[in-house]
Amino acid sequence: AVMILRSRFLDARRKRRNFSKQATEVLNEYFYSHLSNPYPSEEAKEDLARQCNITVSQVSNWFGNKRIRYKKNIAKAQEEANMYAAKKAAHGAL
Amino acid sequence: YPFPASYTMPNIDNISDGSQLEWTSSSHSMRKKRKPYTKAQTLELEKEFLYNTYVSKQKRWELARCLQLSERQVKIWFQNRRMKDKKQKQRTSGDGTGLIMTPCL
DNA sequence: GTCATTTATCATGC
DNA sequence: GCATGATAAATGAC
Repeated sequence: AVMILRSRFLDARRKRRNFSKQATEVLNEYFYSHLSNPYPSEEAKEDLARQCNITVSQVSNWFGNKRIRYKKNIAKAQEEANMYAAKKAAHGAL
Repeated sequence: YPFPASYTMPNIDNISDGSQLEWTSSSHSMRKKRKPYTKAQTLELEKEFLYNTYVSKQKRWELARCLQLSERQVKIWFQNRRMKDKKQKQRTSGDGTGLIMTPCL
């Protein structure tokens, strides 16, 4: 019980703040200019952290979220494209 | 069928234009879906973690049976919990506020 | 064993 | 109501 209360205060999700527009711009610039391999080294993460005035862990979190959500978006778009392609093919077959 | 329903099959990306990037493909063929543990399960694991951050094989077997978890899940829970503990200690050491935030309530 | 990840989920911002 | 940042299970490299 005490542990639960303690975890509520230690949980940083309770005090989440969006990054500044400039910070997001810096991170996106790096991500899309390294789209073939968007995995910054530890040194690159430290540089980005200084530029954005955030911690290295926050940089890692941002890239983790960015990669999975980018991947999920293109997968969803492709799924949608395939669905309409199949629908069109079905109409053509009739 | 060969796999239980708790496993999720990654979508086969059948893209034709060749613009697909390698890292967007799923690294492993099949992954167990993440399932949050119950309050009771977490509470017992945290209680044991207070005694020792490393769990013996005997204790691991007992916890697994009592909490309806596999021994592998218990092992991995302690690994992740130790990483969380390390990260919290790094955070409290350099906050500069002088406030004592050690988890010793 | 650690540790950087992937993925789903959580909690919040707006 | 989703977008976004942080955390919780789960995997794999080493």
